[in-house]
Amino acid sequence: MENQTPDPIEPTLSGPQAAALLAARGQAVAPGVPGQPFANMLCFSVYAAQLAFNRLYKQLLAPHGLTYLQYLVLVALAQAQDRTVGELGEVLFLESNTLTPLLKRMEAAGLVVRRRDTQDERVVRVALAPAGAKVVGEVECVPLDVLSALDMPMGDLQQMKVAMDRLGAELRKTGG
Amino acid sequence: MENQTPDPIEPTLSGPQAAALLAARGQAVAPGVPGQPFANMLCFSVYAAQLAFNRLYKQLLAPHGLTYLQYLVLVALAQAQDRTVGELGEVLFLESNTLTPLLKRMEAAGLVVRRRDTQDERVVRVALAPAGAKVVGEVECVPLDVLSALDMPMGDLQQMKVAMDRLGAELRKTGG
DNA sequence: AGCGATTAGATCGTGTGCGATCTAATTAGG
DNA sequence: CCTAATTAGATCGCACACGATCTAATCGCT
Repeated sequence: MENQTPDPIEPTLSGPQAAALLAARGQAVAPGVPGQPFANMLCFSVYAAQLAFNRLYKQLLAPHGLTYLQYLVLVALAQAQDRTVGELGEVLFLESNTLTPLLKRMEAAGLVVRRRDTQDERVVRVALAPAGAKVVGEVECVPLDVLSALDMPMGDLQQMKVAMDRLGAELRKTGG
Repeated sequence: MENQTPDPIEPTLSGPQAAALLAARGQAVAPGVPGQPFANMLCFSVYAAQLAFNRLYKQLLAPHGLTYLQYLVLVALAQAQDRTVGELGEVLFLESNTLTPLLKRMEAAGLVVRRRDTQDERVVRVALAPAGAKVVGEVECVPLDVLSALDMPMGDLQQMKVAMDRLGAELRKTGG
């Protein structure tokens, strides 16, 4: 495959030689089995679980024209008259550099409404549009359905949520 | 802020009206406090924890010129002579559409070496380059340091890793 | 009132993720 | 052998994330 020439890849260095360099340090990087390089790395397990969640939700939300993040925004808006971009950011742990393009796409799709606050023209208030309210109702049961489909006790899953919330809070403290 | 006119934002619909639409369904979307719309959503807690991990690692890895994903690739390569793109994908739960550009950037940065397998020209073998072996040694202790900095018992964190691995496996089963 | 500092969003560039599609290399079946 | 199917990567377009920077609106201080 590859186009034309099979992608040159200049032989800068032989592979075994590189591995030897590491071995020369006298200490393996991780004690895991060759097939599982991320033993003792909770960060990786969270990363992998998030990937898996995202893929599953993508399947379930795509028929409704939503991405996972767009779904989260709709859920966050479903409980309030409206939220400012900053408030959405607090709830979703995101900044305006992520939210502004996202909200513009959602507005273009008719899911939300953006409007400048009349008291403070710096503030943008975001609210559900009718299509957004409709679709958030359609996908309301998705999270519970997903968890129900897993072969794991619901009590364990609840405990895991508490633990993840705690972990996230601790990590945010540390990041300072 | 904003350029010229304060971003028109055509008033397609009033916000309260949208919220009313949802309330009319007779059932709140989630029973949580207004400030915490994601009660009972483990997916969100995992998402938020992953964001927090990623931000913290970004801080710690940036001085070494690594992103989090690049770091994972280096760790995966540190245990083997080399790995094919497909093998890396199995370990990292990623496909070639993500790995190929990533590996090309890492090769350009001198972190890894890519080479066509001589037996099967379809296969690309990836190995640590000297700079990659050097930097993976420098950041070897980062994961443990991060966890140590948290105000949580190490035993709890180990249990969480087991639980996350299980959750990821279950989600991947469900996704079909 | 006037002006520097602060604040809320927006913009830009880079790096993931991923669905869809493409190509070249290998394999399978007649 | 020769072609169809399979396989391993690569490419493309779009949607997050985020550091860095910008602008407009508001606030604070004199």
